[in-house]
Amino acid sequence: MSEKCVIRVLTVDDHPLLREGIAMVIKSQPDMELLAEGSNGKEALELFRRLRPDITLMDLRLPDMSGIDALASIRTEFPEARIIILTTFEGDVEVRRALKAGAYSYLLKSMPPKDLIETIRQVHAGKKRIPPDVANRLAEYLGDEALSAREIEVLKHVAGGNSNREIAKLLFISEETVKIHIKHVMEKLNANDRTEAVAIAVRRGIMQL
Amino acid sequence: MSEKCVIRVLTVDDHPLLREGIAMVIKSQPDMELLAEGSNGKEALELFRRLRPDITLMDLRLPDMSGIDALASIRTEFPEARIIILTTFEGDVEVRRALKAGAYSYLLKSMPPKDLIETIRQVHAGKKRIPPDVANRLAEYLGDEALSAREIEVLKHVAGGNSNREIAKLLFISEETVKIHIKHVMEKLNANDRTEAVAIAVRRGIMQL
DNA sequence: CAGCCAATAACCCTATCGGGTTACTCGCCG
DNA sequence: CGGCGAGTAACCCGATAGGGTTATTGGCTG
Repeated sequence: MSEKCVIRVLTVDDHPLLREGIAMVIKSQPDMELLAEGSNGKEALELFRRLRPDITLMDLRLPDMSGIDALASIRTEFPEARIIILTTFEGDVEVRRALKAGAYSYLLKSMPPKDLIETIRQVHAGKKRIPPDVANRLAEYLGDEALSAREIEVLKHVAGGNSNREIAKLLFISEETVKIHIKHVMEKLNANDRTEAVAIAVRRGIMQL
Repeated sequence: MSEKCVIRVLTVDDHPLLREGIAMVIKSQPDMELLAEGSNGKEALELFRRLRPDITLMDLRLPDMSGIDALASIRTEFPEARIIILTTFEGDVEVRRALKAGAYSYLLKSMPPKDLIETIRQVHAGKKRIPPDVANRLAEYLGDEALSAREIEVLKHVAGGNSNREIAKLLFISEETVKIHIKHVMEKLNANDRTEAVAIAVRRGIMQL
């Protein structure tokens, strides 16, 4: 494990302080090298094209686009890209989407640094790794159906304080159809009413406020 | 500005990676010294008692208690304590409570490191500093009345998908009283219905899900 | 100590929500 | 090419939400 197999790392996160911390952790490892740091999705893609890092650490919340979109862009252009999501966010739906988009791991920022370097090594060796706490959260909702795009759209209007009639007008559909969508949302999320549906959707990362 | 006036700093945050980043930034300044790092509220109090730092950087989300409670504990024991809140959270209510509890500044983790050291110097000189983005968010809701403890309690049950009748039973009060509380909450938050009230309360940091 | 505010409670009334049922039309997948 | 799921829509109906009004109590404050 000498100089010939140095792991070249790219970090993408809009928190400079955290990037600094990651940089220190990477630099403390003789077999790892920090190639560059990006602070948004556009930079992420440009830096990846130019540097072709072995490992990319990416936050989900970026100023210009979702980390998942950035992840997907990179993966369509470079299917062999090994990207690790590193975020504070814990909703199961975000995790699922990240993995579906090709992420090799999903780490929380609260995790100890040694787990980070451990995961970087594992992913570099071609393995996918999900830490136990994230895996547990995933398992909690394993059987649940995902909401359709239309259902999420309706739910966002519900969160905005719109009545069924108002939502109907906004979406150019009948009030009855709105009610059906909300009914399905409540069933899928196991919510007692529209309010709990919104609360659960936010908690699970299906929508933001 | 030589060795006789070194600024001694304590950091309290449950994200090791971020603490690492803060440590690097502090160490890069010749006139600053990182005394210790804590990862929860209990440690914060113990470390403060033992070390009496000039400046304490504290996160709001800690594993054992709210950073505001930790802040208040320290400030009642050491009224001269100069504490800077450093967090990702942006709800105006959290900011207000932190300042009321005696915080000297309220910084977001997304801010550039030089602003952090700048603020540490300002606070050490006895000034209070609120960055423009945080100040703007505060100003947005300047005239708004705060929710009472009881109103927040009711609202949390609303977010949990409980009907007015169920909330009444849970809190041993009449359904009419529950309705009045919710009515007041909606007025104070400018919400159209209970669902939007919950959404706004979460957005503004009045409650978590 | 007078007054105000938070919390409590009851009554009435209408709009809205949410449940059950049935049905049509796409587009997709085997 | 037949079925199946998503989106659309209509009807009925009981339960709930939310608006208006009035009133009592207890604690804090000027």
